[in-house]
Amino acid sequence: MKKDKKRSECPISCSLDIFGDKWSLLIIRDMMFANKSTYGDFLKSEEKIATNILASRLQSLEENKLIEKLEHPDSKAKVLYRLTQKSIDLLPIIVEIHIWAEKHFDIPADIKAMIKEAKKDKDEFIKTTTRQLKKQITT
Amino acid sequence: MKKDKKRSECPISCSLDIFGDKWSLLIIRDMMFANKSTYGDFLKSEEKIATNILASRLQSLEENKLIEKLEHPDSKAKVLYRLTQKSIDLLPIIVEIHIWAEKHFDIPADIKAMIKEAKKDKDEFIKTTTRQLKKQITT
DNA sequence: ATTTGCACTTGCAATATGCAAGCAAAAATA
DNA sequence: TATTTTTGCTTGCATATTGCAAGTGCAAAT
Repeated sequence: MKKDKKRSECPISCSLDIFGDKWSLLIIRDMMFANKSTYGDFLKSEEKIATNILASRLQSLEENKLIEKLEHPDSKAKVLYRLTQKSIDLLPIIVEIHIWAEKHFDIPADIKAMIKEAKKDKDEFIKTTTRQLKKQITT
Repeated sequence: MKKDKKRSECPISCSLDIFGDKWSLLIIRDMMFANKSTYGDFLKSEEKIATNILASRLQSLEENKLIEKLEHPDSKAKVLYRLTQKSIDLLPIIVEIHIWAEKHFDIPADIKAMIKEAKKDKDEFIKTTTRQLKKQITT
């Protein structure tokens, strides 16, 4: 994997240089909302990422400090991937994508319910969820 | 250009299927904040998109109803691209990306100032900006 | 009548993605 | 202790996407 050079100083462009692809945010989503934390967990996701792509995305996310690679407490064969403050800060973006998608697509009922909750008091939802996610990185 | 099939029903995945690439949101950005509206305008952007990629992205954005292709009032040689309600609805996402980027990167001072304004009263900023963008599509 | 501007298209090389198989270390099982 | 399974990758190869340079066709300006 090559480190892309920044295309410009634009904040949107710089952000897309990091997570502007079809897979990175899905891995973050899995870590945020589905409590996934291992290579095997991510492989099991509905979208069926290829093994080499997963490996390359994990590496790029780590290089960009969106995830950390740690020893798994259960076993040395496993690797534990963990969110960072930087990736937890992506939550507002991810919430807004949900809200946009809910307006313009058909969304499964359970997720729709969660989005409805989030919309009721966006700031509160983000605060609460952020606090929960932070717990995992401060222990 | 092939129409990708949805990878899953997940709202994040569906959204990324549409704008999860390095260029689509930059075109939207140019239309939202730099008043760009023609093929030539987009080519002039700092990030230097290749001509064929620009053509393919414009086609995909049009297929996904994020932009509309119209006759240019000035000349038949030109084409006017215009935002839709669906793409104007992306504004909250784009604002949150700005805010995230401002926290984690060095950003040019002028853009930083705009982000500061947006953060002061996010809802108001989005409302005002949305109203301005809508003006362009209702006339 | 000729040149310029605009919106693309085409050809081709480089890069990224997708799929299937393989592999080493650790853990579980016999 | 020996064998099998699990886990987290890597490798090889086909296909798709991207990037670059050049070219094309129509409209407008000179």
